Amino acid sequence: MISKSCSEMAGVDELLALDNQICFALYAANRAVTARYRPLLSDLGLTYPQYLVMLVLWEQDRAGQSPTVSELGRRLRLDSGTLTPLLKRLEERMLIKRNRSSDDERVVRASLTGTGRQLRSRAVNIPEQLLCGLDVDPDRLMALRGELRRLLEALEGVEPSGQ
Amino acid sequence: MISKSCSEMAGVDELLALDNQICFALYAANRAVTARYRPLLSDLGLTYPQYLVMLVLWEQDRAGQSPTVSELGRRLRLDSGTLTPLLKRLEERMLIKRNRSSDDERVVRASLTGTGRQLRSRAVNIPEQLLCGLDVDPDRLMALRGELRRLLEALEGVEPSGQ
DNA sequence: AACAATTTAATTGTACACAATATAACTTGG
DNA sequence: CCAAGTTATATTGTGTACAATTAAATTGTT
Repeated sequence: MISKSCSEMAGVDELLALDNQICFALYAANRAVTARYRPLLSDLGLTYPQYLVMLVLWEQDRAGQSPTVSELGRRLRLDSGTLTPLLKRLEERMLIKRNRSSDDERVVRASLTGTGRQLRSRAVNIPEQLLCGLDVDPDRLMALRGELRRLLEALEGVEPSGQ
Repeated sequence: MISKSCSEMAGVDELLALDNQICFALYAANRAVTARYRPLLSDLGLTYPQYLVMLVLWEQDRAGQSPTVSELGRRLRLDSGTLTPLLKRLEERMLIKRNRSSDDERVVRASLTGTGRQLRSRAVNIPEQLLCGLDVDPDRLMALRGELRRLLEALEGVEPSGQ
């Protein structure tokens, strides 16, 4: 139980302002990080969500796997309304192929092309480029990651049908 | 100081995966928070970005001010391409008025209508509703906010954090 | 086998984000 | 005072996000 201090924290004015600060911090930081990625990714012709999809595909590819649309969706918390057009754009750029499974005709798997596989070598230095130009303590960043994970877990844990 | 461990952290494989985890955590947590707001805000007929705009307007209104589009943009880190249509939708819903300043005809100020001002009373319990249904320690949330602010500051350069 | 229920993607429609461009209004150097 | 430059907002176009719906394929039940 939470019990403590959900209504005794602060005045209503501060709560609204405070709330602004907490959740807005997440909103603003996310967009600032994405903005920092943008020039690096545009060299590869990728958007940030496309990059996230490619990260999953590169990972899966090493295990000899090509994920389905719904597997990608579970991993990235995105639905087909977002993924289908995104994957079609990656396919247009010849980075992936989309194949309907002969096993189950409903299922579409995304697999890397040679070009898509090769693109990984141009992406490997992106994390380094991003972090090194930035005055942040890596340890604090790890701690932040942990807190974000915990928050995400708390947010997703409450829903019965989630995950 | 950065100096340490920008290239000695981990193998390239882990860096790509690690990077996924850090920045993806931000991306996923942000969307999860927004999703948690959605049902509460839809009672007010607001989207999350519209809610953020209203927070600023409610704050400014108490100081007898109505911000310009660019002031809103600086506060929320959004440009006119996002704000102009958003503000027009708020205007259509009669929550705000958009007035061109007679002082400088380029400037558009957003001011609350009576309806928009009254909506605040229905919004005040949203932060509480959001936090109370969630198994998170408020202190850790404050710490997280601090870390996010720090990150945002680092990403934006040496900009004074508004506030 | 028949058929309702479920699952998987795709589609449609609305609303951000943001780059690039346009336009009108102000400012300033000559 | 006027041309040139700057500023503030608006517009256009692309690409997410996500709710709601659709459609096709599969599964479960009888």
